[in-house]
Amino acid sequence: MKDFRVRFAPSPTGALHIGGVRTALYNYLLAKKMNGTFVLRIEDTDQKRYVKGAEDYIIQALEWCGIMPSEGQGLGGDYGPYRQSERRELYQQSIQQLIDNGNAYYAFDTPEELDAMRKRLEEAGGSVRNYCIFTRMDMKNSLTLPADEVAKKLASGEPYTIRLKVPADQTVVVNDVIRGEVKFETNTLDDKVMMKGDGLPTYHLANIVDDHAMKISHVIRGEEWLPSTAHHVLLYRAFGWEDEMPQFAHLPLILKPNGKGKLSKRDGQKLGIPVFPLSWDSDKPEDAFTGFKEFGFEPKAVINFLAFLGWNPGTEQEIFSLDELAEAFSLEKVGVSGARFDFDKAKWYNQEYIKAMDNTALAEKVKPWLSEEALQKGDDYLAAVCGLLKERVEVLPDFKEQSSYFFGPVQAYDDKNVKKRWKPENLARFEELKNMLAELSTFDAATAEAEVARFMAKHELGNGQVFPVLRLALAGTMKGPGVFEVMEVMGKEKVIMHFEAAFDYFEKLTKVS
RNA sequence: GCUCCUGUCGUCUAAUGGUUUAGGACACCUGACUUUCUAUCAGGAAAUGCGAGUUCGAUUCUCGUCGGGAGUGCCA
Repeated sequence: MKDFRVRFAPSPTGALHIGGVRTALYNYLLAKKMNGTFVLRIEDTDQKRYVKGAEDYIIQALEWCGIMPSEGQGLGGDYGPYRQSERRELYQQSIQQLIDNGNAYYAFDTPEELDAMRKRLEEAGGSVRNYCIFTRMDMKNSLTLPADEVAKKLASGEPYTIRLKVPADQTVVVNDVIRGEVKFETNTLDDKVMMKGDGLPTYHLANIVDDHAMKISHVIRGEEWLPSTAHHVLLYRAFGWEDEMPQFAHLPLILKPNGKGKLSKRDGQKLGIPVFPLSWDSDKPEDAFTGFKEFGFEPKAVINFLAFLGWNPGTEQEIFSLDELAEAFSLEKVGVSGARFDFDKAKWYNQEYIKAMDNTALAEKVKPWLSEEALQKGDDYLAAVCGLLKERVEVLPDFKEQSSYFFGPVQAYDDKNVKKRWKPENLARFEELKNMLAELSTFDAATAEAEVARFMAKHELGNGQVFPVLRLALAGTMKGPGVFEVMEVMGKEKVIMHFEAAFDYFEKLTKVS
């Protein structure tokens, strides 16, 4: 039995998209379940698109998500180096092998000539529009040019690419774990470039060579790779590695929240939702993105959410830890059609994780969003506030918005409701209540409530005449936790201070208008 | 254009050739609880794209059709 080895092979061309994170997650889960190895390989063969910092970002993102590979770039292992830019020799040898056994050929066509060819074919209106079995003999390559001219061109340093010579009249059958048999006719396949003019391999070549060299047993990747998998099978054959070919599994795409097409980074900006795990900074504002982390998401919630985008355990359980996911996960249960990104569901997951969190731990998580003033109130106080608010919070920054009155004066009062609730006779009465509360020796929710009840009985007041006023005075808003719970957490002194400021304001507001 | 993938509530999905009034979750609506907002609980509305065929019976299998997606680069 072959060792179970999977890999995540991103390109360092920018921030790691949430779709990539899900691919990594599924690989991680399977490796864990199968007691296998999860490898990280950096596919940096496109020097034009290389972005500095992207590799670090990828590693940080995987780390934040808690789905780090155990072998690969930055992690060590027996199959390195794990950056493709450092494996050029291997690719050179491999491509030479293909040239030697007649499965690849040199092509000297310039980009302009290729454009012209495509344009010509398109105008001709036929179904063939690329460099392939039907057109290769019309082009400038080692199949059409005399051997001595080819040798001369190579010797002269004229730029060239090396293309795969796709065989004619064959049917390639890809056995996809998720989709079953997928068939391709080689006559419809193009002669893909394997080696670029700059001497670096394309994805196709490097990927196959590396997966083979790194003894990858299962290739789990996005559906966008399915159409080129025929070429990959052809490559395994050309190398004589077909017996060791990994199993393929193509994951459904993640689609836009609404509208057409797959999720893109632009959707994040347009809709104000995160589509990256971590923020990505850029000088250009259009290239800077806010991540799930900075949006106030818990990594566990993001993972839970992502796992369910295209996969389902078949039970009614919705909340899964990483270990539970690894236990329950299987490729057979991965869906086949695209999954729409649903931000509401992501927020729901986050709320579930926040609610389940211990108050002290939650307070730690919330700290980055709080003011210096709030932090100075101490961890216990913070934890108590978190405990009161956590049921009405979806993402961490919600705490900041909803908790300010616990840490300082009320920022803004709900004037509309103040006018509705504050009557001319209120001042005297509530001053009296304030004084009653001020004299309490123990100040907790129960005693405060009892005292307020005494006050209401004395003046024959109903809940509706008292509670909204208290809430307004304490929080400035009609929303929030129970007033007595708020009082207990705030403590007597702060409650009195809030009352004084509020009654003053209420008077002024109702007098002038 | 060509190639490949795909089509169950608005969304993510479950299920099975008949045991299904097609199940769950998010979102939505109603009610209960509560001083409010949440949370919670109880309800509600909501789907097998369409057309043939196979079959005693199809949402499930086949074909067609229409729709959605991806690929079609000296990007990955």
